Amino acid sequence: MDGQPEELNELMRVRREKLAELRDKGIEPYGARFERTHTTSFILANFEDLENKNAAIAGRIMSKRSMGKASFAHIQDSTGQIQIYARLNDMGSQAYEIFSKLDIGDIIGVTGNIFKTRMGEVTVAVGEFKLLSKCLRPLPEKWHGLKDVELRYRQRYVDLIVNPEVKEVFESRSKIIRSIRSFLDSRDFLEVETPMMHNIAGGAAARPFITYHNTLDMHLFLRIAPELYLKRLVVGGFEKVYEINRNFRNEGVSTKHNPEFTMIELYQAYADYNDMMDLTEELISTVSLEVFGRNRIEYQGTEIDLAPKWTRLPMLDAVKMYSGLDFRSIKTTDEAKNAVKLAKIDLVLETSDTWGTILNKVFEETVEPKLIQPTFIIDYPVEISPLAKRKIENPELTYRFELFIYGREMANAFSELNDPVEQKSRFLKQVEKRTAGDEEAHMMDEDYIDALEYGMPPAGGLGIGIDRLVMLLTDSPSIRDVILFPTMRPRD
RNA sequence: GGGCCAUUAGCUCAGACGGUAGAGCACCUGACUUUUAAUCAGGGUGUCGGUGGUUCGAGUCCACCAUGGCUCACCA
Repeated sequence: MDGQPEELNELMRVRREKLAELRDKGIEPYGARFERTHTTSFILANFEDLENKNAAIAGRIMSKRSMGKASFAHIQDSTGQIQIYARLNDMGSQAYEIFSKLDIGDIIGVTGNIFKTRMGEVTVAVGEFKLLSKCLRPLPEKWHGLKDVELRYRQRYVDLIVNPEVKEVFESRSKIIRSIRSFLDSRDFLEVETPMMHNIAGGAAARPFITYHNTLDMHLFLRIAPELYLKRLVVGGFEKVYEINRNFRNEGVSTKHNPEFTMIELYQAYADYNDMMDLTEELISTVSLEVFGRNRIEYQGTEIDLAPKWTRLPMLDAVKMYSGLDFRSIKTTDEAKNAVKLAKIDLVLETSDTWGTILNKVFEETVEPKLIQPTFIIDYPVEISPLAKRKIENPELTYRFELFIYGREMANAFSELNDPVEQKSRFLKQVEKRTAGDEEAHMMDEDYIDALEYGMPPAGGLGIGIDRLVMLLTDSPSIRDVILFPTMRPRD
């Protein structure tokens, strides 16, 4: 259907004929610069002052109503829509004839007088108009818009043209990110950019994408997290840094996962995970207030209160509360396995599982979905936290938390492990797991160990999934609703 | 990857029991100089996702494939 004229359907054929007709008449269907004096929404908001004044506006024709020698249309710019009124007497027959043949979807510039119609609608009377871009494909239906989700994602540009609420979501996304930046900038965090192509895919447990550099003749990984580079910067003396950008994980696609997704990671020297909890709840509630003017939000019909302070619940207590299993008295891996069996918790346990991984599995199975209001789950087992500092009181656990809202992991943070010797032995344990077939286990990063050997100040680090935060704040059910161009298989 | 569901005109959708495809919008022709889901008269523009099969006959039944959605698994 693309390209070959003989394959064009009737609607597209007609539009191409109109295009040729315009060119025959010496009219360029793809205009150049057009100087606007007003946006549509500005005119609507300031009609009192603008009545009978001239305006130059530009936008896409979204509807047309022709009544013979006069026509109405609505044109849409990035701020909204306004009605225009074209009258043969005002324009002359040549111009009016061309106007009459314009299609819904065409982009035009209009100059004319601002007035109010008999029906009370603020309207621009077309004095002159200029075709700025001919639209060769029919737009979806004006009343129902574009509903087919597959088309909406594949042709987001069409979705954005006809579904104004979609545009609002992405405007909100931008405001949210801007608000995060201004929050951190005002607290003297420095925004930095670290590599997206890594020799070693570190900083998280995930399968990476692999790419190849021709000249250097080597494979590179798309980053799964910026963590290890940001902490190198902390070693280097940047005491408060953050980065907002894409991570890439070669894993499943779902309503909560896209292979490339946006994370913010930040590190603060001389702080710990308690500071990160304070920062997280302040950050998210401030952003919600700034962008949406409220902290009580509704997500998929559930009211969620983002006002600080949020519950801080040790994982051991959470697991005891929701599963009945008390991992404070369960001391060994064998005891843990037995306890899970006795409690008839529906879990698949592997021989490689240990006390900590079992605790985490029980947590995910029994607790996670219950955490609707913002909750910090604190003190994660060391086995699943290879970059976090051990708790002094209980070395099986770490100073790590994850934030859950609506049963979803929204943030992950810890007091950073800054002991190079211990970090090395943690990496070695990960490498063992990798060798045993765990594709998500961390890789050894000798240079990172070198960096730690120079001394990294104690630091708190935090990562927040931006897409999931935007989902929450915009009440979007799927991550694809907050990513402009979500990953899709090609159509053919 | 498993399960369930969907795929029909540009868009939104309808098509019992298997009989050769329909509506609204959009579009085309005509009428109409303040309409607004404009109105009125006329016009259906289609590889029914694809490939096989069953059948006298398939949009409809069967198998496989593709794409998408939901869900489970995975994602600590």
